[in-house]
Amino acid sequence: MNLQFSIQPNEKLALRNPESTELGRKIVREGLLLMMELGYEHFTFKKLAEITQTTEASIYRYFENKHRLLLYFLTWYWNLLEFAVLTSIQNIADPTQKIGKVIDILTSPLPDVGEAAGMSKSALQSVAIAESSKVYLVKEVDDINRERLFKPYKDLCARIAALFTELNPAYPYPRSLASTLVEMSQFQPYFKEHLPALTDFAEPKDGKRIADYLNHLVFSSLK
Amino acid sequence: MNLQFSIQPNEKLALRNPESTELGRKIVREGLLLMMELGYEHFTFKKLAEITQTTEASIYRYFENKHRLLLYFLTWYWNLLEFAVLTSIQNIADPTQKIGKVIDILTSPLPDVGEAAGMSKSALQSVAIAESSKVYLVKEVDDINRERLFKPYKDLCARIAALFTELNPAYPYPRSLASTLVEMSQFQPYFKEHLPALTDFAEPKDGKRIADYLNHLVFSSLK
DNA sequence: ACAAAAATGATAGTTGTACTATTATTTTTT
DNA sequence: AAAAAATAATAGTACAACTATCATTTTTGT
Repeated sequence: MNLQFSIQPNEKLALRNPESTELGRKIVREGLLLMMELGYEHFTFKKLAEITQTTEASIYRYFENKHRLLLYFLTWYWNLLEFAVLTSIQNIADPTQKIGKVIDILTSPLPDVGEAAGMSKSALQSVAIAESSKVYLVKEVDDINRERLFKPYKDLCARIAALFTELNPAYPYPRSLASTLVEMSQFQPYFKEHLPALTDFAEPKDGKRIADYLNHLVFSSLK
Repeated sequence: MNLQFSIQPNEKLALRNPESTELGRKIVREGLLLMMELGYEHFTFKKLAEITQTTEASIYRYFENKHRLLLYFLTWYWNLLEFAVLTSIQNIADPTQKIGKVIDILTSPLPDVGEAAGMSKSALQSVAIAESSKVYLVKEVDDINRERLFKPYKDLCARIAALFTELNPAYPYPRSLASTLVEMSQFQPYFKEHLPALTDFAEPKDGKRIADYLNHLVFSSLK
């Protein structure tokens, strides 16, 4: 029953596998919290070195730069999400139910299964919501893509797209709908918190939930 | 018939109105092209100063920093979009047709109506696609929002949301659907170009178009 | 248990970004 | 033509994003 979930890290992600040493684990554990606290732009390796009682140079031995560190966090996040999706639907036969479950997972705190190299699951989710776009909205996107570093994100979307096709094989846009779903499961909570005019989820609980919106969106399309 | 469309610039956007001087216009005109070429991260005021044959200090007299300059570009973009939406639907009565027209506008090159302080419309669109998220996915989002600097984006979404409500007054998520539509009209072309696995719009023309996807998405929901 | 190898710490230095300040010169306004 | 405003030229600061060197500590293989 203990489903072992080990990501085979693309070795281009990190210069040295941070999971293999105490310092490496400290860097990613504390680095994640610091990036959540400061935001990607204000986060620096120097500040992280102070917190982890190490030096900038030591951090650079693990990660080429902070963009790679962000990518490392997101790789974990995407892998954990895909894992959560897979395990949660494994005993469900009905595709409608499976998709509902996926939306549930996308809009809930990450389930506490699997290890994440000591990193906080909720911090991973916060960083994913606020920073994930920055990992591919860069000039270097094609180079990074060539290194296969977006594979975990693509795999997650492909997995979800396959469920859409299972429910409705004639639906013509399963992959776009999957990327829309994943992106919006991050943007809508962000908008809800910071730019509520862009959503319908005003704080005084009016019963509307993001999950309901996404369910409506997806199932309307697949109908 | 010449609908004058002048944005009343929030004076917090720029320190000095760049439209009012030759140098100001040059800064935004060349700055836009340079930001498109280099991407937001690699764009600097120093490089822009070289190109415009001026000094860093002079540019800083117009814009506090490059984030404000990006916001300036996007403000124009959002205003131009809203203007295009308004003019294109003004003679249409049928809400279904209006929404179709809006999706058309969101997925086509910006129509060449209105002036944009000498800035290239296609460059505005490119920058909007690749960089717009970076304007609100920052720690300072709440401060910027308090200055009303996201109003043009909210107005655009509100306008679109109103059309959704017009078509189906019972639809519970008009604003989220509007922000989803606007965001996806930018993300899907970006994905199509850089991460095509996340879309269904493979280059060898298979007839599927982003506009068709968005139409299907929106009208399914509003059905 | 010991030598070799690897990782880390301490330190320093480079380049570039993101600004701010000062003063002289040019341009615009009245 | 004088006053005011904008710009150019120049300089300088703080900090980000690295790279390099070498001594020390820790780990690993035998």
